[in-house]
Amino acid sequence: MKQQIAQILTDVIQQLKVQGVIPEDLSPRINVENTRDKSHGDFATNLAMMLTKAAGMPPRILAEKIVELVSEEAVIEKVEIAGPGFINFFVNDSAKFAIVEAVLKQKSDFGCCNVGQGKSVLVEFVSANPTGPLHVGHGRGAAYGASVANLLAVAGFKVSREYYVNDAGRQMDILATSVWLRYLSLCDEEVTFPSNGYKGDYIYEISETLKAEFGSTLKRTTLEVFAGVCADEGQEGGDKEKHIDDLIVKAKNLLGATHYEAVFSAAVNSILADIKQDLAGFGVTFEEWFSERALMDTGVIDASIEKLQAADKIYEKGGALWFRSTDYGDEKDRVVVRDNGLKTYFASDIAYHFNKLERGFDLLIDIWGSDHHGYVPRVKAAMTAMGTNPEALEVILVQFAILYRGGEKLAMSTRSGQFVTLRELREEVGCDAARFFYVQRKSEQHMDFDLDLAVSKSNENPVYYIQYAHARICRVLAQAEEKGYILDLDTGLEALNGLGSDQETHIATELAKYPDIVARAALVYEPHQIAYYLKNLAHALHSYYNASQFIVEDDATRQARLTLICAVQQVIKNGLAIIGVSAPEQM
RNA sequence: GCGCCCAUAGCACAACUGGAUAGUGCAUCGCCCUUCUAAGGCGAGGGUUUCAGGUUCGAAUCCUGAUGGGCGCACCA
Repeated sequence: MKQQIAQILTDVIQQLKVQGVIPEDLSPRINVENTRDKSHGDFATNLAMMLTKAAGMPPRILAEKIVELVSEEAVIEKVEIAGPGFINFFVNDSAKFAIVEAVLKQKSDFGCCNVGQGKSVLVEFVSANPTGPLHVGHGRGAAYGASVANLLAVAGFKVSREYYVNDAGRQMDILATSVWLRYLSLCDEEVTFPSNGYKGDYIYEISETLKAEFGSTLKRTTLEVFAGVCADEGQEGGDKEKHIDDLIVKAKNLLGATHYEAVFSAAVNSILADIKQDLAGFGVTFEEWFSERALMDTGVIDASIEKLQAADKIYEKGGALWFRSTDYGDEKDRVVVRDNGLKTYFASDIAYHFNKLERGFDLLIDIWGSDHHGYVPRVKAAMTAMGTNPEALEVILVQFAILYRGGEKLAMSTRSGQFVTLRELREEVGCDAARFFYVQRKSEQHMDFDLDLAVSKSNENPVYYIQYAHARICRVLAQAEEKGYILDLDTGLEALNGLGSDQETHIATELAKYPDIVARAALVYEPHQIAYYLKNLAHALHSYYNASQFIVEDDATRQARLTLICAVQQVIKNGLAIIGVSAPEQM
């Protein structure tokens, strides 16, 4: 319908050009909006106001000219000029109900479109370091990323979801060492745990499985382990960073490559398995879990550094290799290889993005926590330097969820082991409520998350309002059937013209908006628009439910009404699917 | 100190990307269940869109500055 009006206006512009009212070379963007106020008709355009300068006449006069040129269409009941120069279109009721047939025909495909033009897109999200279970902060990225991926799929993109596993580097060594030290305690060694080690309970669990598998094979005495190790923080001459680094070296030396690798793998695999399971329970799945270690093993990192060298964007200073990211607007150059020969995390990341592009994706979407915002320019710089288009990378920053419990702000630290896990949240409020809560606000908005409130008032979550609308429809349809009223959709569609109450036309209008909302939300990566749309649609349904009886004697009326709510049921289901929320048949 | 993001009703958030009288849920108040689920509906109150300027037919939205908050400024990952 919107497109129809846009087409009409395109024709009008042509004619205005022929008449010499506006210059030939002008190609104004045609803007057709759903009106907020019903007295303004169904659709409105601001075309006259936008062209007022080019035409050199006041908007209302120009609007009159435009209206004269609008061709007669059966679906348009009348056209009005209002306010400063808006042109309002009134659509007749039977045309409005035409959408119902489209919904029922296309079913779960209703709302799909092709704004993605089949382009392949890789959505990378969560990608939390496997150093511990996911916490509530990661939940937002998970819920948001999964919804964006769904949204893009519906909008005609070919979507792959990926989790980048940072299973290499110092943090992982700290993790492995932490596990080993706990294991030593299990073997009755007296170990003073490093202040910089991972302290969470899950570390004990991993060390227990290690004990079960290896017995005391990996046991070394405390004396051996701590001999010559720099003192920890709090002691004289202590340095917590040096302390833990020394311990890592000790672990590697005392255990030998094979056994150290065994501890390391046990830790990573256990945590990764837990994360996978947790996300799956949250309805979030990935096509690919991309390992940083695999990246190193395949030599992609060296290859991409060479590529940068070939482009003359690498230089040496102080024994380290630097990338000239300032050439591309970054605030300073960045180290890719340290003076000790180790490659930085940034080097991996350059290679990773290079690899993503090599896999042939048209568009890369990275969803990061907002704390990584300083990182965007250097990654884009690297892509540019390697001769790829930085526009192919879209980085979406998700603001942190700030957690409160009883009005107190909670600190979240994986290291200290003090955090609320995603799993706890799911268990307390349920997946549906959690997914909806996360996805309700746009990504750049800060989010206050009061855990007590989320739990105690979970019934106030709008998700139930929407689910209830769906369940209500299911119950009505079931009861109609029980009473022996067989719903025949063809008859119902025929009879739709008999409808016309405020609630009924309102529902039809809302249904018609859905494809448009999906397309728009997809292009700007804003699943919250779906959530808001569904709230409105549910409201329209509840309102209708209270105003009219659906299961009535009159055959035509009953068939028409049930057909209409069938369409609502379908759209709620489709919309909830995008944001990863279930559509229950009863509540 | 420099940079990025944010600021809208008591609370949490929207506002079709510059449009008409700024909306939705919760909370508050008043009505509506002998009728398909009251986890619902109808109605009321609640706003100088943080503040001060600017841009234009028109600003919550764009520009400048101020204030308040989040985050980042490593040869860490």
